[in-house]
Amino acid sequence: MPELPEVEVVRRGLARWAAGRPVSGVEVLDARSTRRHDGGPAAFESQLTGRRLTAPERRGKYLWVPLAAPGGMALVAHLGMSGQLLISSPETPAQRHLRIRVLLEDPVGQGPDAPDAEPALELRFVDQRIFGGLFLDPLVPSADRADQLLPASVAHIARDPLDPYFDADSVHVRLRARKTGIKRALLDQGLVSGIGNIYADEALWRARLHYARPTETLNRGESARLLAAVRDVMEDALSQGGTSFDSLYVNVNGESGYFERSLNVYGQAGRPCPRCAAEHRDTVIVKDRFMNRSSAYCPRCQPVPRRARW
DNA sequence: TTGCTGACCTGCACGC
DNA sequence: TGCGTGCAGGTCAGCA
Repeated sequence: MPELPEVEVVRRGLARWAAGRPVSGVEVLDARSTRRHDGGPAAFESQLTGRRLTAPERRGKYLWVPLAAPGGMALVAHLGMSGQLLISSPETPAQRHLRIRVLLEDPVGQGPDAPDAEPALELRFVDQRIFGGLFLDPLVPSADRADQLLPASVAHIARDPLDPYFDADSVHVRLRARKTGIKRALLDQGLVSGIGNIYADEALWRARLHYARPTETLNRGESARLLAAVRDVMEDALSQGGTSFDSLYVNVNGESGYFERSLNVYGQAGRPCPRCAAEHRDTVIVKDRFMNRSSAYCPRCQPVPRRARW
């Protein structure tokens, strides 16, 4: 399922294939995929048609493509659990869960019959579970950097660990001020963004921390170790093209990533812990139910804290 | 203000 | 074979 590294892979693909192209047509095949757009699918289609896409940007798992002036608007995408943004030929048969198609013309706008014209492309939003969607949103200044614009609906999202302006000390202070468990805090996109269930489990395993560790007991070194583990997991995933778990994630060209082969705890319940099973053969990864989802950890190298916040 | 829970949503695996 | 149930989980509204 798409998390930050997967969204970044998609952003790079859009920068390569979609930036600079004008939108000549939009078709919303499932209104639920534009439910976050004011005015519904018809307004989405009419307001996007005729606009030109510029360089895509990302914060956490939100991706947006600012539209060329006028208007200060952006096409915002969230992939939810199963969303895909694909670039394909308009003639390619529709995918099973195709929800929105956006026709992109030649970037120079010289018409399809010009000898050096690039062929038209289609940006397709495919989403099995319809947790994601596309919408248009006005751009507003970022709360901490007025020269940086982002969609209004993304303004409450914190910077992610791959952001050059990510402030680990500030996150440590805010973590200490919370009264909750560490995994619950990691999944709060208002505290630190881009972390989903898979990478939360993987980062906690790398940092040797149990998911129910109270945030107010973390010292500065432990916070730093955890945030470094988050960044390492994301960078590893990014270098391998993302996590292609259950085939619900592909890049804009429809190719899967390979990070799933590197997962140490997520989806590994019942298997030996890759770190400590060499010395203790009876150590296997455990899966708990947590926050209406699963949480995997090694009971030996991530022991349950004395004072846990479940 | 902060923390927590349930709803949204579909496809697959599994048991009967 | 067909049906029902549980599970997967990111985000947000609503409640305590």
